[in-house]
Amino acid sequence: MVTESIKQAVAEALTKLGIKNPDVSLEHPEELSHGDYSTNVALRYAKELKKSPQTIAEDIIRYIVLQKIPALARAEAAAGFVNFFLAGEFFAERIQEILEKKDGFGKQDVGKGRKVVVEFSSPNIAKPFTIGHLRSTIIGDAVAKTLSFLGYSVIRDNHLGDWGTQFGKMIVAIKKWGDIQKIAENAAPVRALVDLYVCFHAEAKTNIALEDEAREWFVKLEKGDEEARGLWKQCVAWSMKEFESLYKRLGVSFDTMHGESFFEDKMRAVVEDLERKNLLKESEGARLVFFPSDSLPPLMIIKKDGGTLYATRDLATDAWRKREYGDGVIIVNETGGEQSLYFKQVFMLEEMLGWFARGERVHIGHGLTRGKEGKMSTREGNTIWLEDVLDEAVKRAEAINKETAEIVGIGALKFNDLKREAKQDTIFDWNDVLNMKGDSGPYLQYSYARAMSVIRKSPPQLRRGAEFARRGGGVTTLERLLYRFPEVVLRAGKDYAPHFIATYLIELAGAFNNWYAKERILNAGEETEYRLALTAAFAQVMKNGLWLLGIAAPEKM
RNA sequence: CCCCUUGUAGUUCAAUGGAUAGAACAACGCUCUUCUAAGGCGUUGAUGUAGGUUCGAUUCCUACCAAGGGGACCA
Repeated sequence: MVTESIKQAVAEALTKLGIKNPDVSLEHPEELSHGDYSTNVALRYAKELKKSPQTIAEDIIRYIVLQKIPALARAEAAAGFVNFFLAGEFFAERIQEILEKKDGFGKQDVGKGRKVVVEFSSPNIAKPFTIGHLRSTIIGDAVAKTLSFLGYSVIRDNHLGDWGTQFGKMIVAIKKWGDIQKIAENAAPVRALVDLYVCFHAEAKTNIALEDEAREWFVKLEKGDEEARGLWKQCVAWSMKEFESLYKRLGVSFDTMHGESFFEDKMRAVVEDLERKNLLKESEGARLVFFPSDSLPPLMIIKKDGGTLYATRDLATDAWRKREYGDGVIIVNETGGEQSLYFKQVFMLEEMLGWFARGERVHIGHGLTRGKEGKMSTREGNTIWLEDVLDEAVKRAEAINKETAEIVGIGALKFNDLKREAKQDTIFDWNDVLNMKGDSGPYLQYSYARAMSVIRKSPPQLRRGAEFARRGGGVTTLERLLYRFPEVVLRAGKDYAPHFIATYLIELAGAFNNWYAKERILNAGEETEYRLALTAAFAQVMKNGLWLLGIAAPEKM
């Protein structure tokens, strides 16, 4: 690799100047006019060498020139940095590599032999699938895809919220005000259920007995009461039907869908394990785990009434995963950021239990999606339903082109959640969420479609795959960005941060569109083959990138 | 009261401790007889406050201010 040659040469130069074991790192300068790679060693070692950074940089360059590194066109000293400009052949080779590897360009094997469970989406049964769940679904899907691209063996898990006291409430509400027949005939049964749920909370404000009734019904459900079980199963079935149609539209799939109920009978063993290890302490009638030197607030495992909690279920879940997938499995939870303290507690406890090492438990906490007036709540009934959001997105896309509306609308929606860091809050604004121009999903899709159109219209004899010759000329921004795709994927995977891919693709598309506007790709004389190859390489990288983000890449739009 | 996260242009977002802080939207100019104008080019405009560490700070540390989220029987 050319980077290795440069690093080695710089290190040798520094050694000659009197630095023992110099530490040389290369980076891409933010500003492309500063070269393809640069190093700041001259600045870092200026004090030790008692010379100005500029002088050191010039010394380094003098040495490097003598080494005659083939892929290096030139090096220059500027503001104490040493900037390296790569030669045209380097870029031609990378273009060739992209065209040869095709869908595999960017694939790596850093995760080879490693299993990772990505838990995401995780909507609640009989509750709305909201724009908040959408965020988890989109980010989780992109993270899972990125990790699999990096060679990990990924298990995509949907941890459905299908258990808990809210089902007691649901059953009471159905029995008091609902009609199973009518709900079943309703085009949107889940909406009817949510109305009942809202109704329950409104009534419970004045009628305290309702809460007790709900608790009783949940106990019945836990004990396997036939009527309770039947109603619960019905709720699950209605919700699943709705979820499946949403996932189909979003193009998201799962390997496992073990809801919380699946782990009901697996909690006892975990609690016993905690007891055996003397980790449970009683306080005010409940049983909880206290952390060493109170580094974190205590975590409750068993309630005063003997009931279990979210934490109990999650521990049972992770214990099961460890048995099922083996030691060394990595578990990633994509949830709302408000759970970040809770996950810190769980991670610390799991480390205390010796279940997981550092870095084997990861929490991606996404920010809230807020309305303009504040948090959106199911209980109050001011929910934004995902189905409505999808329909609106498609409607807006239809205004421009009917045929691709579904793909474009959903692409816009997805990109909006992927373009920013996960932990950032987002304010829900239709114009922002469904943006079709500028830095948006459709912009990427459009750039891809345009490149594909150029290829489609080009004379077949010029489309001979990787057969082309680059005949000098200036190196374009497009070329200087294309080969970086694998580095971007690696970073996105390591940090569980798909927005690095999203922002890179925007930059890449911008470079292509700029180039496209200036050049005549099909009519440029002897360089046409290369330009076509470059276009094809762009299309390939864009396609791979869009795949990682879970955004469709239409060939025409 | 304690803890976490976030304060960047009018707005929404970027920026492994580096160079002149990048985009996009909005506004205002241009730009399709030539392969997709959902495009391209240009103009205006920003690091909450005060210190500290550093050759160099949006980034790290301290204090303050502001917003959001958490803090034992929801998840």
